[in-house]
Amino acid sequence: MTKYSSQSKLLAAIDCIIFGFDGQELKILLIKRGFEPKRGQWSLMGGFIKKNEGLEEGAVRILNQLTGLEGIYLEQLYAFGEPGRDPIERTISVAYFALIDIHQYENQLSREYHAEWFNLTKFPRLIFDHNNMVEMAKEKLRYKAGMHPILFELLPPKFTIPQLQTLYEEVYSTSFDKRNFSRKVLSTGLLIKQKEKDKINSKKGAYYYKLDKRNYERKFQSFLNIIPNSHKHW
Amino acid sequence: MTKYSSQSKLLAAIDCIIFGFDGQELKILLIKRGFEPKRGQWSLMGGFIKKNEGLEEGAVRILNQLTGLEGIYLEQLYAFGEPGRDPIERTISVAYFALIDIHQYENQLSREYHAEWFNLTKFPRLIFDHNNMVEMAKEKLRYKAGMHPILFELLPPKFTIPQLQTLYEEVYSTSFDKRNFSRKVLSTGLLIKQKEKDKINSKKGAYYYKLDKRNYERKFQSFLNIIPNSHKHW
DNA sequence: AATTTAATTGTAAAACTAACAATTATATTT
DNA sequence: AAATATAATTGTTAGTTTTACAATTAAATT
Repeated sequence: MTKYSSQSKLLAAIDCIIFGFDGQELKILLIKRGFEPKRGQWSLMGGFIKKNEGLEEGAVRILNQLTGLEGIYLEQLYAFGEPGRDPIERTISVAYFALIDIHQYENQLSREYHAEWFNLTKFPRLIFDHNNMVEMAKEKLRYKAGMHPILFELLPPKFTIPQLQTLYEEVYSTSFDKRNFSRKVLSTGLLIKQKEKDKINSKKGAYYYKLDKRNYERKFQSFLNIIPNSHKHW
Repeated sequence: MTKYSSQSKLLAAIDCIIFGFDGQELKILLIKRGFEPKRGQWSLMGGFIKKNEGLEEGAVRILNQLTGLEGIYLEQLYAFGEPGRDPIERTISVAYFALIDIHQYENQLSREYHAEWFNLTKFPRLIFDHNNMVEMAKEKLRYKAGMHPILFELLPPKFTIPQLQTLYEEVYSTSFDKRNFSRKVLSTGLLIKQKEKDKINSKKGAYYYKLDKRNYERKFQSFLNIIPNSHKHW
């Protein structure tokens, strides 16, 4: 069988926007680019798709290579393909975004690639169109997190309601009423109360909760409406 | 500056899932593929990205070339890149979905490509992973249409409430209460009542409405909640 | 024992959603 | 001209959800 010989070929890359939460702040993971062009400048995790590799497969590989991370939440964001986006060669980049609990993977982060966490509200200028990618990822995170329980991916297996609220408040850059927030998240039926308390962050201590895995899968697609209407500024 | 010489290149294509509404049924536009492989089999509108062309730009071009359509709603759906998805050569396809009012563009459809409208519930087996693409597009259409007013793109500039309801019922394969539906869509403030009636579809005639363009842009991102919770089966 | 800090719990008004049927306008038929 | 048929239009009420708002509790520290 003959090939599509008259068509022009190009490179396909993956870039990953990795969101992390440390209990206080929402952050993104950036690296200092290790090769030309723009060597030494801040960049998203990225790499080229290999000959016999699917897109998601490539994203998983790159994430693992550069950070050591495995088995984490990953979702396709968007395909970026403006002709001039990489000045060296025509490259289409498919962006993925990932969510992780920073502490859980703290030691696992490969040191060799100089990966660093940055606060989402003040991080450096990135190469190419990566700032644009981050912007889009932030929007999608906000959009999705208001309706589907994805933010749990940013927390440890056991977490408290106040921790959960802090996370939501970080993501939406606002603050919610404690009573209403707690009622809402408990009414989803996604949380299982534990017997132990977190005694680190307060004197009284806050009960730990775990995700109810069964309900989580089942209810993932239902709409949760966590964010009060008055806070939806988009 | 040296190129990324060690990386393998591949082809980039665009495929378009074109949804249309004729006042009764929700349909998709398919063509008989005009070149090998799989010549003569049903396929989505598609083509390869050119050397100096962006992704959306390519989608617009391909849509125009194969159908004559211009200025229609277009949105990126997903990037498909499994290694074997095109048996001839490694090709990544970025899928877009489009929404049009079938009657408005009836005569504009290029005859030469044998484009045909198919009912969304019974259309032929498609080449490659195109059936998968359509499935994903249907899901996204349902997801988005429940919250954002995109279905208006499938209607003529003047339409009636019963027509709008028929469209929603087609998209969700269900039926809604007339009184509640009309109250909901009117309460969005997106519709402007016209003085004329549509006298074709009923004896009494139904008032025409137009989209309020100003409000449409402003409220596009707000959540409309058109679909009653009891109808959300996903 | 008093103080401090943060977690936990409750209530009532307002807004929204959903279930349900009668009336109206017009063309067609008798 | 009256009766009939068809589909559009309109309203009410009960139930549910959302929001605004403050007092109480548990534990460590002083």
